[in-house]
Amino acid sequence: MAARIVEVEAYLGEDDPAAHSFAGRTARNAVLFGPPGHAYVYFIYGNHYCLNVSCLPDGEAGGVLFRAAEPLTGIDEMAESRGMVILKTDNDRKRIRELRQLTSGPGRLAEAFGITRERDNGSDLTRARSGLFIADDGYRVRRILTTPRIGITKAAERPLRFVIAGNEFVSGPKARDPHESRARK
DNA sequence: CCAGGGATCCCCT
DNA sequence: GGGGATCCCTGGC
Repeated sequence: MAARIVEVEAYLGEDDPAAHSFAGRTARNAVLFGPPGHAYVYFIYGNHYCLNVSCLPDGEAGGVLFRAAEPLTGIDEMAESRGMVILKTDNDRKRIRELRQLTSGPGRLAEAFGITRERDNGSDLTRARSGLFIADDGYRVRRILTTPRIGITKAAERPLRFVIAGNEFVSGPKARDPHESRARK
């Protein structure tokens, strides 16, 4: 299964009050302080896992949270992991609404891919044999929007969330490009 | 369509 | 002992 990353947030390590690494290295956040390109998976609100990738050189904390993705292949498998059944429909609107439920939001995205801390924390996302990895399929983004990060209380105003402009799979009810939603009748 | 609240548990203070 | 980088369902308009 594969999905295109359409929404991420940056967390700036020990300079960022919203980052898990702000208070220094602990057992939980150790991966963030390690070499770049590795999965940092944490458990949140008693229910959900979220996936990050470490981004700075060994010894320096910092990471990127994957908040939403666009399903590309293995959609039935994602649906099963999410406890959903994808209905057959010719209605594009309905189909997109269903696919959004699979991977739009960090907890949903992790669940669709079966990501857990136990299984995936620390794995190398730059190598295909890891089972979970990041790849370039040649897709090129036209425009990226920058906004404040979602769901945090500290440093909430910093513009560190990045989304593909106009992409239908960005998280949140009013996340779509206003121009596009207005074009619907 | 939007706002509000409950679920639920790991980790650090 | 309490907060948290979320999700889902309900109820109101």
